[in-house]
Amino acid sequence: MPSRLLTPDFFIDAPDEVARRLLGKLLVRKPDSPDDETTSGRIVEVEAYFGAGDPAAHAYSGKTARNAVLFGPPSRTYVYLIYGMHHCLNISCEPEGTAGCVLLRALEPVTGLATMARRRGLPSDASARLLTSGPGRMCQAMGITRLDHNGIDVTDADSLLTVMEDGYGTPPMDVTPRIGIQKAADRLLRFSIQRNKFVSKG
DNA sequence: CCAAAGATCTACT
DNA sequence: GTAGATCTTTGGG
Repeated sequence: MPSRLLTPDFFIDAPDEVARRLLGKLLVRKPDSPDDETTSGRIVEVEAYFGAGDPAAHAYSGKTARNAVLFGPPSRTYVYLIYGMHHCLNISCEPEGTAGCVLLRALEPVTGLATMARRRGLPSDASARLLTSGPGRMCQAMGITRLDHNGIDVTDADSLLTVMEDGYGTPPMDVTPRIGIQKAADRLLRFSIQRNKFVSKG
């Protein structure tokens, strides 16, 4: 089965629904420098964040300069800097005007592992798990930054960053609490592919 | 204006 | 297991 782009419809839904559907899809990052390969990986771990009613979400207290993209149309990247040094990648969902997103937490690397290792500052023979297991690691391996990659439409074929369907199907998943948050820490909004070794924890 | 927290990762004990 | 790095964003005075 050939790879094909997801459509915007895929993201016009509640974050938990979109999160489940994103597991097994392919995140593809085109090269933008001569010595870069295309880097891509299968999405193996995600978390859902709502807007209203979800105290853990960046959109909880309304629209700000940082989270503005979450209130715009679906299928857009929301990239932010955390702890002064790591980036996190989300994709907006819900219709325009309603905030909601899915945080991508881990990938199973598929192509461009040498480029990923170089971006991560690791030797080319480093364990593949160190490349993309965790939201900060994943962004560094894929070369994603807030300054350059916030607000990208991942359903546009011309985008630097896209999400593809490639026939992997819907894998069996684990549903657990979200990681690294203080508020609403009991809600089961983290989804990961069962027994996949690239999941960041658990 | 200033203070504090933060959807993390790495190194070290 | 615990600490430190490092800086943007946000909320309070």
